[in-house]
Amino acid sequence: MAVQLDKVYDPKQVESRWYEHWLEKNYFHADNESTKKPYVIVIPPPNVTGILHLGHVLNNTLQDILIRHARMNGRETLWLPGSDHAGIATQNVVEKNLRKEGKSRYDFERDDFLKIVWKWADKHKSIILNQLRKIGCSCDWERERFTLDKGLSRAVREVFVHLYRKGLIYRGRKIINWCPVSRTALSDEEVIHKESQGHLWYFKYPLENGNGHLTVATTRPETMLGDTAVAVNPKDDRFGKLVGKNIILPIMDRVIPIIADDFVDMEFGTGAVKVTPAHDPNDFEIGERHGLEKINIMNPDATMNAAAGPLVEGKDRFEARKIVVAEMERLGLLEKIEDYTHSVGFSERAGVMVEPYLSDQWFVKMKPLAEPAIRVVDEGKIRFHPQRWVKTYDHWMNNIRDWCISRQLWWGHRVPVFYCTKCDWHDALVDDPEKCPKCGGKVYQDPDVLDTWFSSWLWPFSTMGWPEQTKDLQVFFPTNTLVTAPDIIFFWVARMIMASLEFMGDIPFSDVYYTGLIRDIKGRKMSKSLGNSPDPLDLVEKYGADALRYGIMLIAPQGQDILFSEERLEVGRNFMNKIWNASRFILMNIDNDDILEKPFDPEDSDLTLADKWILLRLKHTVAKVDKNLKRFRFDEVARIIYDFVWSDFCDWYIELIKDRLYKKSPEEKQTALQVAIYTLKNILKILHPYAPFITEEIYQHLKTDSEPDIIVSGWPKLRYKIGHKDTEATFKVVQEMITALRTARSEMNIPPSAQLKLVVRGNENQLPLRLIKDESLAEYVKNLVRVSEIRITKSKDKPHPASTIVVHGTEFFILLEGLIDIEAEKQRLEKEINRLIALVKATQNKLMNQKFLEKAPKEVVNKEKEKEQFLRERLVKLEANFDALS
RNA sequence: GGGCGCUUAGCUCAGCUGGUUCAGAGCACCUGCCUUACAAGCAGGGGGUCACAGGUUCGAAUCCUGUAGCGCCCA
Repeated sequence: MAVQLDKVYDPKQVESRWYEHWLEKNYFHADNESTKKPYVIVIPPPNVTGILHLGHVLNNTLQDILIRHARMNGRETLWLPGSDHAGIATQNVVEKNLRKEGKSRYDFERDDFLKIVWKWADKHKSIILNQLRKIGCSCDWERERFTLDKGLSRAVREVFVHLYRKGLIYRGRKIINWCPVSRTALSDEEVIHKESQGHLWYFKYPLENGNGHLTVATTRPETMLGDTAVAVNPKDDRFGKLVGKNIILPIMDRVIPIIADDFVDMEFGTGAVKVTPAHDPNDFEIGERHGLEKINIMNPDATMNAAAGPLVEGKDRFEARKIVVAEMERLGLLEKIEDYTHSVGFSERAGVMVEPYLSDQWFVKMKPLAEPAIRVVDEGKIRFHPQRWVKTYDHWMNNIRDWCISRQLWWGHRVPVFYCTKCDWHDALVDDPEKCPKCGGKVYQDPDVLDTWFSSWLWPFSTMGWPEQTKDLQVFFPTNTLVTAPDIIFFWVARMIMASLEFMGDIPFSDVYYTGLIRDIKGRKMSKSLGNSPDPLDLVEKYGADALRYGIMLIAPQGQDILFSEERLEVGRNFMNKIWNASRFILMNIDNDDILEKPFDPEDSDLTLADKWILLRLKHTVAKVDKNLKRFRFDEVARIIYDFVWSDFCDWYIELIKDRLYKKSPEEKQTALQVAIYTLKNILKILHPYAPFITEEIYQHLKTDSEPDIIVSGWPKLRYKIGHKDTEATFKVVQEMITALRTARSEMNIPPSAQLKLVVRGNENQLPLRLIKDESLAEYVKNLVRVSEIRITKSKDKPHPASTIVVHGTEFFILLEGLIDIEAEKQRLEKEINRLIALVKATQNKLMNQKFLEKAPKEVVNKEKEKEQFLRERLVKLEANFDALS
């Protein structure tokens, strides 16, 4: 019986209901005993720092589309969800909250502090995972993982020990990036370089022998307190004599040598540079080469220590800078100050200037891991979409540097290295030792934790149980597709490839899809401080999850940033409402549910031109959707479906069948309805990955009891052969006739309510005339243009008064008694005539071009000739009619 | 400094392999409609020297080179 839907689609009543249903039916769960071919995605685990933002909506919608599409295609799909402990970020947030209460982590025992972080992490983990459910993600929740889970922690330890034994993990005393706020080392990737407006200070350093001084330039005056040499380029004639002499370092009164080193840039400053091996990575290298002393003048919080001297001890680095400059000026050793723009590193998370800092850290030797990883991408075993990211990847991989993995934090995986309190024994171990295996003394564990990415890089296999040889690994690894943002190509993608090759002996995934970055409509990055980052749940509330998903897909081109604004979601919402109402219309017209049970075979039915046309359009639309999904063109797919549904199905097909539904015989009505239902069901299926909720809701009204829910229904594979090769072109002519008549109506200011009388003149070899002779097609014209009567004439005389339209050679006269507006008609004709003259001229020019005729392919030339004739015929007719008016 | 990308209608963007009345869509705008699915809608309309300059070609928004502007990444 006819189902009544609400006039406006209300997602709230629908979404949570179906999500529950899918969960109950266990559709999201992947069975590792299944014989179906698997399709697997592991989620890029969101940080438990906060809540999801629009980037996550984009990213996870894409994954859900891939998963749902694969599921409908009969694959055993696994979308493995989880979250990331995000060491620095999470600890930072928690410490920030503590600071509001006037506390720091050092007010707690390590374990007590960790309890607070766990509480935060658990809370946000559940918020985030719930958000994913709200937007419809069909993750296998039974397999949810967290990077600090027992199994994953075990994997981290195995990996550490393995690499340690292999000599790929080592402890080293090097200059690393130090974040004074988090008081931890950072990897190179966690430092963001920004151009900063600074100064270049020129300091005079007196020579030991009293014969004047040498001027050095520096951007960081405070570090001079740790200078242990002055260096010049050996090729620099200006300083040749001075090399080997000594300088007395001002303020510190330390005697330091003048050395020669190739690294020194003769163009920079005076050509002589101060060397501070403990506070600059380049100076460190120079120091190594020349055996210089490395004097650390800073505390971990970036205040100056005793080695910096009494003048600045205990002062912050920036204050120390002022003091040093003032002191140098007082001593008469400040030569000048210049403005200077240079690149300064900031901590990604804390946002403060990082300090190049000498300390003992754990490193991974990357070169040996990188080599095979470069190969699998270059050989195309792993494909990047868009492909250009391969270049970025290669560049980074070929210039890879050792990875600093230790962090002086508490939140994370503890470095699994143990030391003896009594002897010099130490080792990396998978299981905690009880006592020193060498002397039996007490042991303690390294207090540092590991970089979060040191667990994330194992994610594709640690989540499936590695190091155990699990069934899941056997069945679901390697995974298929990774969807991620390009800003973590080094942090994560590259490292996952390295880790998988090293530990699994296989690639982690075969395709990587890089999303764009979501920005606001002005192109600015989304940020909390700008207030331009909407909460996805608010958007779901306002527009519905389907509209949000679909809307974002529509505005997210491959490989480009996405400019987001709420208005742009309205397209999505309107589209959902359109589908809803088209469905509502069809359901309204079903007065007997038997029609839903009756099988429908396009090849074996009595179809009209319009029926064949929409079914062919449907078939082609599905083909285009398939093709573009394969190419990861998600925006294109959204557009293809949109155009088909709105323009073809709603604007034309549904309008055309109204007459059959209302007025014709039950048989005619039945066929029209069957075609409409068939088309709609397939529309719902191809739209399901994009808009899972509304499609399931509507589909339930259309499917038979024996048919499965849409989420597990078969993806359309349309193979029917109907019509002939010109079916679509023929229908297009019908559309052209109708549109041309409508345009004329409108331009002639004919009231919409007025029923027109039409006279048609043409000959039998013109398609429009033949079509209009077909009663059912004439009926289309009557209904869609509001024509009450169509008469075909052979008379040479044009009816008077009338407006003229020419479609493919056939003349259509709209009789205008009472409605005539000669001026409007003249203007209308003149406009069209001018347009045609221009077109004819352009075509003629081409055809008069001898070279074109010689060199262009025959089909193109013929087409051009046909075009010319066709345009000319039309022009002649319109001109004759124009003349008849005056 | 090196690499990558972008520049098409007022705005946001399509336009794949050079050729269909190739210059399109959505939003915004204008006109007219509450036509028994939908005013979150229907019908119609105006609007662009495809950043600029060269080149290849019978033919360029599309391919090549250069220039400018914007953005991102790396050093």
